Amino acid sequence: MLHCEVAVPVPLSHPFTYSIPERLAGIVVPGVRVACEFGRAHKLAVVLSVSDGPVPMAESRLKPILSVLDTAPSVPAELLGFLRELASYYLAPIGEVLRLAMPALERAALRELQSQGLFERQDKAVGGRMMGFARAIDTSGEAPRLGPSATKLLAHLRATGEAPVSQLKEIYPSAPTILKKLAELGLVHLEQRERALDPFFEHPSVRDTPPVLTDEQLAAVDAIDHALGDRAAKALLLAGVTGSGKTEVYLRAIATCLQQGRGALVLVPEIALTPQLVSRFRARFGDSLAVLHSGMSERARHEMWRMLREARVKVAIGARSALFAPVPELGLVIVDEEHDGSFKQEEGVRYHARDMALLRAHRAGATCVLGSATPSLESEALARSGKLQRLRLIKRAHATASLPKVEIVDLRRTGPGPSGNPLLSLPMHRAIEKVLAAGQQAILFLNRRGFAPSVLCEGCGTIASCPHCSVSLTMHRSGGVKLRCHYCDYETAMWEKCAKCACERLVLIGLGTERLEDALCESFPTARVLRLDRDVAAGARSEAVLDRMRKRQADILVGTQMVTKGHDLPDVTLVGVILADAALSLPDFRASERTFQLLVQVAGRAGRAEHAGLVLVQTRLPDHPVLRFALKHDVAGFVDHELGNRREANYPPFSRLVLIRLDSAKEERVKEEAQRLADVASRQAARQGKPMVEVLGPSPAPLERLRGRYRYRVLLRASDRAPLRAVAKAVQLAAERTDRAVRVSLDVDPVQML
DNA sequence: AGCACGCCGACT
DNA sequence: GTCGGCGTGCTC
Repeated sequence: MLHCEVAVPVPLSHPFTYSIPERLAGIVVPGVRVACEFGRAHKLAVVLSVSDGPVPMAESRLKPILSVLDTAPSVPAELLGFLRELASYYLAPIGEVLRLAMPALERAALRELQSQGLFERQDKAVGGRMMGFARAIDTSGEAPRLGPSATKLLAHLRATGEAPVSQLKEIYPSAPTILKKLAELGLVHLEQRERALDPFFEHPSVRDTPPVLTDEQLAAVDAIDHALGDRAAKALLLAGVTGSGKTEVYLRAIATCLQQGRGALVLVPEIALTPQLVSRFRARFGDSLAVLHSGMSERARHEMWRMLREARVKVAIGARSALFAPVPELGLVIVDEEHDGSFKQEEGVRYHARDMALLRAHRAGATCVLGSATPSLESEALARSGKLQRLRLIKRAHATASLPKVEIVDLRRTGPGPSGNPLLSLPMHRAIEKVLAAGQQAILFLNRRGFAPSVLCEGCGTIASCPHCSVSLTMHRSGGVKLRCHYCDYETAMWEKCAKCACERLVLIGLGTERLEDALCESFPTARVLRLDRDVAAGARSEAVLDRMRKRQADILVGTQMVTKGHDLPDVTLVGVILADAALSLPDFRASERTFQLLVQVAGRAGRAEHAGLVLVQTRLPDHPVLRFALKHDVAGFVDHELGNRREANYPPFSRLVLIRLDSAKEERVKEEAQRLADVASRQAARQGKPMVEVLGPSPAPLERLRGRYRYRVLLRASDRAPLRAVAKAVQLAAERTDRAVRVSLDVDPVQML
């Protein structure tokens, strides 16, 4: 009997078998989308395989495929094979993985189905949103007299050629009215067009001239070109200091790949996918670039997907999920800032886009380039074992730019500056003064949002804490004085007096970005201070803040992680790290690695153009190895040191981990269940013969309560993947038989241990 | 995940 | 007396 296996987008790990009616024989092939009845619901599914052999179950129980949506496979063979391997690697349901990989596909296909009359319910047809464009009309004739703003607007249009009305409105608030008048006068042509589906398309791109490469860049480009020429799967690690011009190397490599008629995929950290970066790619590759952005509408993403499928576009750039872009004839995969934590998906299918980029490239016979100034220890280990070819860029691309000088301020010995705030030490204060006097800019990094991280009652020692999570509440001042939980959305009024003992002796403990901003404004009243953190930067507003900094409308930028990532701010000559050891004490074996990367990256923000930079690092642990290595920009030294630690403690990359996370509103149930799964794991581990798989735990998670749920975990560790997998699978099977009050999830190669 | 079936509280 | 709560079981 002719039948097929399909992946249904539900969190059930196995594929389902359907029979193929005769009329659909030959049309149902792997990769096409099909409609089928699943339970009582109509579902779209993707065909995984077709066969004519015996059915692995009673034939009478099979339901038929109802219809086929594609004439050619919607998921190309290369991608389908990759997705199946990914699902198997992460022990994830194939249907879920396919759903991840096919943005907007479900809804778009649903519409198709509906138009075919398969469903009675009719979706409201939504047309594309329209947007107005204005273009100046060349008039040689007499110029009518115009008002000042109309004159300016017209001049602007004549200079730029064409612009969206909405964009003009930002510069000239009354643009719509003025434009209407100009159109009546025949000076401007107005047009309603369907909105560009990629928001980045709205800004017309200007082609650039590729800069002259440095010797190092040239060597790197050569090596990648060579790998591309061989058309054999090869992976390279581009280890280039901040500002060494990695992006230019990527651009050249992509150009080579395109010349070969193959497509390229570029993955960048979430936060790095800015209009600046995109316009750099756009300037080189024009409209043959698909941008995949989480902020895009489903429609837009579907459109990008279609353009790639039809090979009208051969380069895709995007954050984590762009890993699944159906790039035609994949020849090159680039992962920029490969050490970045945002490549790891932390919910649902917990895949690591960097690891999977290596896999996808390998399967496709493509070249994979991982780039970073501070490679992950995983990649370093691969490079040292020869699995990644290392390419080095040790000089900054800008001829005059050198790496900034890094100095440590020992907070135990150095008192506060004139502000009296212990976290604004005298050297820090002086350095800021100097920068301001020289008319340059400073970035101050502090990894804590809000005004103060906790509120303490001096009377009874109570700390204001979240009723749903085991963390203290952060006091916020901007946007109203409030107490907020940074993990759930809980918010409450600031205590007037202690909620427990009613005493009024409340003190604020610690310092967040808001308070730092405050202290700076007080100490440097003439300085223009900007703050950049999650509270300020809802949506695209972070770009606006950075833009003001770029345009020299501010002198000091205060912020969290967000200020550390690849922005080019040429006039920044001072980077201050307010408290470097804050993250070092976290109960996570990657704490050192992350802190080191953070310090080197933030230091890289200083002195990127012609001015020399200074980095001041305040700490209470001045002798910590992480700081000593960061001080010297000694990446290799740090890697040696930290690999030693990892080997000793038997942590990755010297072992492999699977983290079993459990959570429930019922504390007792989650404890019992964690113990039961740990027992299952231990038994299975023993069955493996040798004690090759360690079972650690169960133990409460470092953040024991989160959003009202109690969290426990069991860690599996082994040096080989196969036995670890076997134990993890046994746990997964056992977890299926649990009651729904306890949620269990498996995290293969966990990154975030908290 | 959905969606149904199935047994116990506060409402027309 | 019902409407509806979410516990639990299934989906080729």
